[in-house]
Amino acid sequence: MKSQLQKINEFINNLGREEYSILEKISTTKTYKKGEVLLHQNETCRFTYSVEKGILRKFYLNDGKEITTEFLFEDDIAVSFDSYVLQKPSREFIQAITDSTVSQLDYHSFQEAKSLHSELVKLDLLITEYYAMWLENRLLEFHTLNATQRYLHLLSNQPEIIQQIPLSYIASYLGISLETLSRIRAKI
Amino acid sequence: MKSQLQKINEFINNLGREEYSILEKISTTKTYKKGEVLLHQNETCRFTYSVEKGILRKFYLNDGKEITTEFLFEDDIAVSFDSYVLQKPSREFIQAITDSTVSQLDYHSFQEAKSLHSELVKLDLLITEYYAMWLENRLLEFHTLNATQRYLHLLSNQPEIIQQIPLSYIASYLGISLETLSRIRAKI
DNA sequence: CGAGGCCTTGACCGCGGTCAATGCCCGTGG
DNA sequence: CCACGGGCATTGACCGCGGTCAAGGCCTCG
Repeated sequence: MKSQLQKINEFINNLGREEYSILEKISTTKTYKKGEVLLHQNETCRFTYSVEKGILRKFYLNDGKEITTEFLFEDDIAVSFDSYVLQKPSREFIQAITDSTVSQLDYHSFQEAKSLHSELVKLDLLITEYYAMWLENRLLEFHTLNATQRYLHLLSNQPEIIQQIPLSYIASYLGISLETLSRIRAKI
Repeated sequence: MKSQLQKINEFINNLGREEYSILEKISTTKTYKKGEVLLHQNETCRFTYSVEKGILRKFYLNDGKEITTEFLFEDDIAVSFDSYVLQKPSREFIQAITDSTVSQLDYHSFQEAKSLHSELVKLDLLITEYYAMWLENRLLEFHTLNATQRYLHLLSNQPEIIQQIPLSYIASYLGISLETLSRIRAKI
């Protein structure tokens, strides 16, 4: 997983000037206030959102309850994946948890850039591979760890999440109720 | 999801003869007997296995118990994803559930082919995107459906699984015990 | 006919969910 | 400056889904 991040960073550093400047040209930087929604459910995800500052989350609604699927920090990329890839309405919301600065890359511009510069396809592949591995690990955790273990695992791997984010979001991210999370924390 | 499969098929049909013949050259067809293991845990996954005939499954061990993560039918591709991408030892096994014929594609040959033919990178991307969406959906199902609903969902989406595969494999694929699956089936 | 693999059924239990009350912190306005 | 209200977290009582353990049924194949 981490070695994949290295690959991605190296790849970006070794990109030709031309490709690099194209990416810059088709990206726009925007700021969002805490609580603001970048992408609504049923909207088609036109952008990938690269976090420059702040924290985002992705979530969807199930029986009216918000289920958080991912937290995004600096240098992470937020995107409603299937909506973006298939250019169809999104199940997920993307929301700013804190005031945030984001560099957004337009789908169609990026598609065009990829068709002209095959290096960008490789970059896209590396990033998609990373996301797939992240998903595989998340599935594995749900199948092999109980609620307490998942919390401890999060605590040791991403302590920044626990400190900066409301427990209700964290609970749904861990697949448990807010009350259960509270009890787990009380025991430790 | 299905539209992504269409994209992939179209893309393969529109591949140049050259790319096509390269893929053929670096693939080898093999047959495996029921129960035979194509990839062991801790072995590095050197191949992608494209199923031409038969059924494969992927699984890993947790406390000595087998957890099945995926069933692969004709035209599906079996690969221990993170092991293949990072070329590191695999957590998962890949095993033939029935006598099977498989076309296997070597990692290093494919990497080389991709570096010479950027069309193949695009193909790799499309397939990886499909896998990521499949994983996203699987995660969603675990979070939104209970055991009975997951079984019914499987029954309506992939009835072939229920008919041809031992219930013990299906139970672990659904994330439940064999006994619970049996009780669910009794109620219907 | 007997053995072993696979599935079913029963009894019991614990993890984590739900509902509801209470606590705590903080911003706002009187 | 205090009082109040709202948002967020904690705690308690209760319950049900699905797990575990163990026994029993049912094929298939030697």
